[in-house]
Amino acid sequence: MLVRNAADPSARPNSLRELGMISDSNPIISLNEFTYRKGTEIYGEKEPAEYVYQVKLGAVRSYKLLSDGRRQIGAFHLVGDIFGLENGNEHRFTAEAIVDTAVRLIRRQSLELVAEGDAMVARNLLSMTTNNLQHAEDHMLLLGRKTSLERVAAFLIEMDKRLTAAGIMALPMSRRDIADYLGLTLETVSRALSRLHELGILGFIGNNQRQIVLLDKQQLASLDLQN
Amino acid sequence: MLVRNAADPSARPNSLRELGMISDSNPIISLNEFTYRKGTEIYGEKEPAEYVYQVKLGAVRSYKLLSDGRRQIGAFHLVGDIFGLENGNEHRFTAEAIVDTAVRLIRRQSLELVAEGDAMVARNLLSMTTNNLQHAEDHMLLLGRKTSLERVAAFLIEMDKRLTAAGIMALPMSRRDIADYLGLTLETVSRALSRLHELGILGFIGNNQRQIVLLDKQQLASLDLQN
DNA sequence: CGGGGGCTTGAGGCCACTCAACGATAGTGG
DNA sequence: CCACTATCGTTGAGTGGCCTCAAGCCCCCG
Repeated sequence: MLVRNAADPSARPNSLRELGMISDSNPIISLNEFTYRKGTEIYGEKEPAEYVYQVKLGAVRSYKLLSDGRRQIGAFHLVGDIFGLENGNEHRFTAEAIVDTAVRLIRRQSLELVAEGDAMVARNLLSMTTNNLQHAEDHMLLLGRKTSLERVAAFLIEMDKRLTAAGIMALPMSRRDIADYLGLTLETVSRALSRLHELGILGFIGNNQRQIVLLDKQQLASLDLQN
Repeated sequence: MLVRNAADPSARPNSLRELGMISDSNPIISLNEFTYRKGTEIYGEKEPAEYVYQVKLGAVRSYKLLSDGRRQIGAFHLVGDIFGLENGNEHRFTAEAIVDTAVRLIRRQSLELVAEGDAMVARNLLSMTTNNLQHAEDHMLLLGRKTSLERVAAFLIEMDKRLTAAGIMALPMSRRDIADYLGLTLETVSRALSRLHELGILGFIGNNQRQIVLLDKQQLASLDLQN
């Protein structure tokens, strides 16, 4: 279930501009904005990849499922992130809005067309793909070899970099989402967070458990081993 | 410890040609061949990435280490594979020869130079990076959510596609390598293989345990769940 | 023939999973 | 406005799958 919003032509997407996907010589590619309600699917695995997306507001999870329902979340996409960029013709993940989410859409076709003639755009596509690859490579190490406490510590450090404002980290995702990202169960994630709380490494704010303050980042970092 | 071989100019690398990295208009980029003895390092993590490599003979493992020695192998590179292609300036894995291995080297710098002016080369670089990304994404699902038997089954299916000749799969890597690829211990890998042997799904040939015949690929595939 | 590496197999232990109960919160409808 | 319900998170108890530790075999290689 999705809600249409009129695109505001005066609000040009700055990061897309920075990426060279929009310039004055290539004034408009095809730019729309959509809103997805919490929990709704943005695209499904193996669907044709018609659009590339940028999160304007909210948060998105990308995941794969096994036939019996086991789920592995490959990445969380937060405000500013671009996702759904495939180079094959179909999506390799299912993407869902974690909370009510607004995204910008770019037609994949037009993007490829521009990249063909513009080396800078092409280089940026490669650079984004490389960043995704690097994240996946680091995550393989986490999933294959780290303990539950190390995984949760690594998760907190990653999220701290990406969404901490004024010292408070407001997680949009549930314990189950975190668990499926880290290859754990939600109970194990909860226990690890409680343990970090007991150790004085983090604190909870308010009455939902999703607002976290990191009290001792150094100690937290020491729990997540270097690679 | 590495051994130099004279490059044979008459033996042009076909797959590099196919990738558009060598063409008659770009006759020679900078092509050398090196040989690495079993167990030697080709490059280390965080070393500057001066070359890109193609396996001509042998096999290579790419891995990351945690500070306490835990190892995660991200990929095996077999004959024909290209590896060491980073878009940053440094390698993100350590690469080692699993057996005596011959590789071709391409200077990264010259590759980037060519890509700048040749859209097809640029597209091929992107396509290779995308393939690596797809492999890593699938491997995250395996590492995060599959059982030991499913992992080993998936490994056998992958290797069967890549190196089976005349029905026989001759694995170059040890049980420990397989374990570090699958996020398991070598004992667990061994037990899973024994189980598949008992089930009549695979057979061993000869007196080392690395030559395997897949007797029932359908049953094997049913053990590795679809994603 | 001795040494070492690789592989298998067994026994026991532990970490994460499963199952369950409970409290808190938010959303829903009477 | 308040029960009712569903969802989310925490915590406890017990289980189990994979890990750890160990022994032994085979093969290769000196």
